[in-house]
Amino acid sequence: MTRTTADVTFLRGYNQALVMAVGRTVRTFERSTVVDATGLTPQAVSKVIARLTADGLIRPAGVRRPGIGKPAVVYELVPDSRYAIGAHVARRTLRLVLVDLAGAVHHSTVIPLPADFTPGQLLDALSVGIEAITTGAELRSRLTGVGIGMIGPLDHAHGLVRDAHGLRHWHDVPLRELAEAHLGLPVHLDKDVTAGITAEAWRHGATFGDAALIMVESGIGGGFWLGGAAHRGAHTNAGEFGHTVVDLDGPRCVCGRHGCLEVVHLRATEAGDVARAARVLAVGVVNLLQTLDLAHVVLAGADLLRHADVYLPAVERAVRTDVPRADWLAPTVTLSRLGADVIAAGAAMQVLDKHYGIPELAALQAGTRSR
Amino acid sequence: MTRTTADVTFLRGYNQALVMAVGRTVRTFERSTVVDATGLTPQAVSKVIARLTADGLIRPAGVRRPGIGKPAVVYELVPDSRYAIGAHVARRTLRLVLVDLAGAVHHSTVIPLPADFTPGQLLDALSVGIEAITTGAELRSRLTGVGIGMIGPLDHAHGLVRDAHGLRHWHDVPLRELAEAHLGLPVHLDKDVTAGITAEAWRHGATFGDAALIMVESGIGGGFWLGGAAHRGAHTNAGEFGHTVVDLDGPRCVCGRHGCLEVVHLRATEAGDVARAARVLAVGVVNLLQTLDLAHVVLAGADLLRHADVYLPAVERAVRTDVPRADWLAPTVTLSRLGADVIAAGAAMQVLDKHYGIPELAALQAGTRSR
DNA sequence: CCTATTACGCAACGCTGTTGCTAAATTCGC
DNA sequence: GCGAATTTAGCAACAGCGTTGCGTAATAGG
Repeated sequence: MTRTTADVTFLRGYNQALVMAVGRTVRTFERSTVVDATGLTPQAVSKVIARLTADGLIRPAGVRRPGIGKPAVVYELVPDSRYAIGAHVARRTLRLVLVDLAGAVHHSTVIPLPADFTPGQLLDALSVGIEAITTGAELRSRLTGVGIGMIGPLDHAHGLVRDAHGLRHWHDVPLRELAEAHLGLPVHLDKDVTAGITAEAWRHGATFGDAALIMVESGIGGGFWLGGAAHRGAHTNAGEFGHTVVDLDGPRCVCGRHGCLEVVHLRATEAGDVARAARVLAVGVVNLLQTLDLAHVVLAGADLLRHADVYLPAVERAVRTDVPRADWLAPTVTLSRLGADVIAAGAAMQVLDKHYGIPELAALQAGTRSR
Repeated sequence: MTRTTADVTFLRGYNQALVMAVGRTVRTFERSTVVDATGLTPQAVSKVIARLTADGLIRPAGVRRPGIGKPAVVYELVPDSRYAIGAHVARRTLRLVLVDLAGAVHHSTVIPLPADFTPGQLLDALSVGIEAITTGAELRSRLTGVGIGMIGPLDHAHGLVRDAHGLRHWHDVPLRELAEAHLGLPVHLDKDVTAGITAEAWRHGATFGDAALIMVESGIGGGFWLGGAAHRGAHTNAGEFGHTVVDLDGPRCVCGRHGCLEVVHLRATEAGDVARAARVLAVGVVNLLQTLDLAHVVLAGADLLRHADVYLPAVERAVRTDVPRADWLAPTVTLSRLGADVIAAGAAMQVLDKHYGIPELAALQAGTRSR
């Protein structure tokens, strides 16, 4: 992990991002709203608002008459001022979404991928799909970039796919570079679950607390938002939550260990016992809470959402009964509102986040030297 | 979680802290060292060094002749320019240490505490012990404050002890305020394991990656350093790592669940099977790695260090054999070099870290509004 | 003794957010 | 109607940050 130097341009970006975060959390806001939320002086907020307005990111949207005194100008985010494309690369499909600055999903398409597809095949599918989405509307100039969320192991800092599980042609593929060259757009590569949790965080703004996205879909993964940023770990490999042992004498897992959450959960699912599968997952979630003390747990993934009526109450119950002092420790438990689009949408929001989100001074990955 | 506003004074503190981090990582350094490490311009580093020298935090320590050209001034940290006191409050003992700015432990004393001690009794023991440590040397003026590390649950943001496990007189005790009034010094209250990992991070400087401190001592806890800062979770309750289920059908734990790491480990210990206990702990460590992808794992705690020759190799082996792609994912595994002083020393370093460490823009706890 | 080289800092600058204060736009009381 | 009170908004000057440009000090080598 390396650390960046801080100069005045950082201040600019940081405080600007704070205002943007307010803008996408509430529908409309005014100067005093931002003052209260950020602690900046009114004058400073005026300056920031002027800059953002000039860039077209926010715009006046009427006035509010406070009863007495000069009316306050009400502002709103301009959702269609910037867009990003998100891609969710799965084993057989490529899902593409178009997301605006407010985090709304505009298009969502699923493109089938050939079995054991190659990097070249993926790149072609990407460019064709993006072409289809962006055609018509001349939003090319407002496209911030393309986010790709996919299974690991991969190296986020270098944009490298190390060994995509179950895909033979994906060993040390510099996907970010390849895609940037092929698409002519900035590309952000990240693990699927990390992209997913970013989707949740982006829509909640700067005050979103520590959270996890639990994803059940051909395996179990977890994406983490800790301390105001996505947690990727030392090698972009955080989130292999399905491969934590919950049953020492359990069945052997594909990873080599015995009794991993994933394999125990799978056995229950195969036996048709959804209730037990949900309870097993809930044990894993409580394990996470004990370890990390999260404020929010978001459930997602096709296999989970299919039985959301079983999983959600099971996790909610465990969180209230199995955590000591649950009265003040229990997190909110919700289903992802983006449904099957979470990963793709989150990948898109990572691109937006990089430009308009709250900047970090710590570069988490070793080897990323900035300046 | 709330976020602080950023102004130019933040820049000052941040870049200053970067230089201080260099200073405590290496024995001596010069301007070019800092330039390389931080990316600041030489001129900016000159300014920072001038300020730090004026404050007495660093001092010139000779010159280096580069063969040709003007000799470079070599600087070093002034370890005895600042001190902090660290307190480790356990069930029957109070351990006090004096730590200097470089992270070296100068005094270490253990004071017995009465069974089921009250807040008043702890405060008295604290003031007597601190008096004893600081007497003689007139370092009162260089004392930055007192750090207290103790078992939870507690509320770091408000300095509140919620319910110290196994202590009857500790429900919602505002220990930080009480101690500040009683001692006349700034007090920092935190969970024991969080203090412990801070000790490791402080000594490693600004480039210390994601890490965990595994503590085995009347229970199993974990302290986390993630993304360049201590991870406390939403309610300062992160680290209850011992209460993660590793054996679904295991024995009932005091926390109410079955097969917690802690109870499974305890059974092995009680049976005298240290090797098995170590293997069980190793399973938990690998679970952590899968979840968080850590760069460093530090082992500590009296019960572990007593059998370090068994635990260390067991964890090292698991980390190399049970993690897929361990060739690049495996973390460093070490024993805490501070031994029994980790918690107390870490608590002291948290105080130093607050003043001279790298500042954060995110206040992790809800309810801490700055400005 | 001169030159090349390296280290260092003064001075001016551009940029941030802050402070002080004035101006604009409204409601309310008379 | 009209001035007073109130609230919002921004211009102007300022302090402080890192940066840039450039001059100066200190050394080794020819």
